[in-house]
Amino acid sequence: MGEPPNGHGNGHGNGRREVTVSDVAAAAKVSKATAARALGDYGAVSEAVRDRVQAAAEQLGYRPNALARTMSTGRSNTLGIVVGDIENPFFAQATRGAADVANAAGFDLILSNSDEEADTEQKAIGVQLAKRVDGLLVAPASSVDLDNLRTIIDAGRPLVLFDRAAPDLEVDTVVADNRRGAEQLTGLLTAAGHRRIAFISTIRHPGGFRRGDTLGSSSVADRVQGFTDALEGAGIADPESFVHLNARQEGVEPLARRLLEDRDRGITAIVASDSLIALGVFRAARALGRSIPHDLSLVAFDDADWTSVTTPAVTVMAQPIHEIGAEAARLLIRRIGGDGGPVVTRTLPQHLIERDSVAPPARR
Amino acid sequence: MGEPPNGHGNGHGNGRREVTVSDVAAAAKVSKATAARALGDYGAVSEAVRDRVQAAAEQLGYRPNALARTMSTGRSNTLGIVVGDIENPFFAQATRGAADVANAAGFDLILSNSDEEADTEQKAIGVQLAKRVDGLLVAPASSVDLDNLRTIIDAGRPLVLFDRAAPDLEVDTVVADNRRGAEQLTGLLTAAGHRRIAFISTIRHPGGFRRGDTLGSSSVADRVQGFTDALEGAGIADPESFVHLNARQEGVEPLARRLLEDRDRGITAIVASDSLIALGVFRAARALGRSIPHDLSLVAFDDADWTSVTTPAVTVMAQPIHEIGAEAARLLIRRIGGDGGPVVTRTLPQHLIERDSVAPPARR
DNA sequence: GCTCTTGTTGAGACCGGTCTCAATCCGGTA
DNA sequence: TACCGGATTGAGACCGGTCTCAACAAGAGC
Repeated sequence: MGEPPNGHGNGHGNGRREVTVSDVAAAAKVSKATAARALGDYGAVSEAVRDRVQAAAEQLGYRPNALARTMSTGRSNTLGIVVGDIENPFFAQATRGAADVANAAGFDLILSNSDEEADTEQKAIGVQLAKRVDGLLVAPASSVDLDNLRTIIDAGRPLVLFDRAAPDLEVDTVVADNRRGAEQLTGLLTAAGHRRIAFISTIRHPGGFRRGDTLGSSSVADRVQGFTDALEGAGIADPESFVHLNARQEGVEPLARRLLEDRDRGITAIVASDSLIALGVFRAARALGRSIPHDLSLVAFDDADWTSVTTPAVTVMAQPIHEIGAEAARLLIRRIGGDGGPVVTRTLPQHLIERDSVAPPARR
Repeated sequence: MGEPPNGHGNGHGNGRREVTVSDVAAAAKVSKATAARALGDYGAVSEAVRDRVQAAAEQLGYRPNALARTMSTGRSNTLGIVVGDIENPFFAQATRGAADVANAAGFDLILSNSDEEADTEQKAIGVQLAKRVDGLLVAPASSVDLDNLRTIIDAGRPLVLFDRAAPDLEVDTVVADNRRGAEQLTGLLTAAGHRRIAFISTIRHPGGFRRGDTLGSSSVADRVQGFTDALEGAGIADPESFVHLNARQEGVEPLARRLLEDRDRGITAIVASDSLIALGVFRAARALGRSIPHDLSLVAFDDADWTSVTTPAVTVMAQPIHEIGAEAARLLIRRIGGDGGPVVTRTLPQHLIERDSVAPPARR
């Protein structure tokens, strides 16, 4: 048939075939095995032959096929990372931390967004597994529904969780000390005299929050815990009633607005579970003509870069986000390296940055 | 030897071997070829056999090896994306746009950061190529030094550039209309009466900027062009002297500070080439006790979410960032699909969002 | 009844590497 | 001179899929 010579259907659109070890071997007049040794830098090859092979490779523009290598070695030197949304600065930063550690160790990252959706996450994990990543870094959409994560473990792939834990799963985890962070942040507010403080998170949770409820994300659960503990410690009754979830559904700005306009509730301070929420609150306050911190005190998680530049600058609980990603990658790579030691959980400290968004409540 | 049965050295740490088509075939008592057909959903298989095979696969927990598939088909269903820094919100957003389009078309993304460094970029591209991505999305570290990009083209891989063009290369490109954007933004300032306006970018450029200089990034080059055109149009002499590059070296806050403190220069307005720079300027102004917009007018590229929440809110030129990434991915996938049409360059419009950071210059 | 077509199946090559194993070559040694 | 051990090299299996091709079966048409 009039096919292009040597092409048998595959190849990549353009007629050119990739140059392979065999081609190089032929050009250097050695066997494929020897050429492979010279190129892959393993086994023993004489100086002369190595040079000859490398020259031939150079000459032909040889470019190793990492996939073929993976096929025979079983190592892909690729990590999978699945985050909620790479546009979220938290995940972007954590991903960068992971990427830096991964690169330094010779790994690449396949990135997937779960949109905090179990189905999407499942699909992403499926693909990563199919592509034979050496291990996965996951910020799980759920700390409770463990099916997706178990898929990974069943497939025998190392797994490290970050940002959120899955207490019922035996797996390495890197989180921040959210409970303590929330407690401190809230303490600042109660110390300033606030008694009616709202906590806002975008996490989905059917119905209102009640004591004992299990939240989908362990990090939010921990924050809620720290928050309610702090309120309780300050002698405030029914702390759970101050917890507002599902903010994404309503939109955080509308929710904040509703809260602020509710005279009966009389909210005088807000704890924002992340910097995006803080932004929404800021907008709501501005729209309502409430001044921060005089009419409303605001504290938030994450030292987003803009928080220092608003008027007033906002008091935040900074998380070592970059390090969370980096440490997760370190743990994962260690496991991939064959470390069979006991499962570890790293709880990294957060630190408070006090700025100007907290003041005593205005008297009504 | 006392090796684990059936294992011959590879495998993944745990003893378990992956289950393959052959295993499934054996279990379903058909040939490997037939099992593959039933599982891969290609060729013709009888209803009965298909069911039998699928049941066996289910039973054994078969999970296809995408790498093996790639080996024979030549398609990896993976795109490479190399950005300056995923932590930069611009790149995070563009990446998300690309990821969405890619996923919808059945592709994944391998992510690399170039740190705007030619060497790092080169390495990243090398790895992506080795992993046989079907195509690459690159925000090139340089629009001028084309070696890295040529590597890709020489390897016969489809390539799409985004955010920055490489005019001397025949390659699909998606950029924003930076020149017009800069002209408009600057025009706002001159119209308000400013005559001494600084443009700040972090791009590296040896020595001071002079007319006719070729900048490493086409997008910055275009902005500079629009900026100087606007100044010229306003009858301002020596527009090039108002262009400040290399802001990363000195740090943008220190640079902005130096500029603002320089009485001879008498800068009354600043055009920030991205939102990170705007942030630095904001900090510098605050540190110096200059009030925006009375003592200093500020405009910036990118409608970063915080720009609406500062006091004053900042006037920005918004870019369709998400769409830049998405469109780039669309073009790339089309090429991968075999479209051999002429090279296209998409120039997406930017749009102005006027807020409160511009006012007439204070009289001195 | 016989050829033709269509549908289904199996055998085996192939993708591009790695790796095992045996063969060969070499100088050094008894 | 014959033998030994280490260094080099080549042949070929293997990884887990896809795909081509030939064999075979059954129903259609004459």
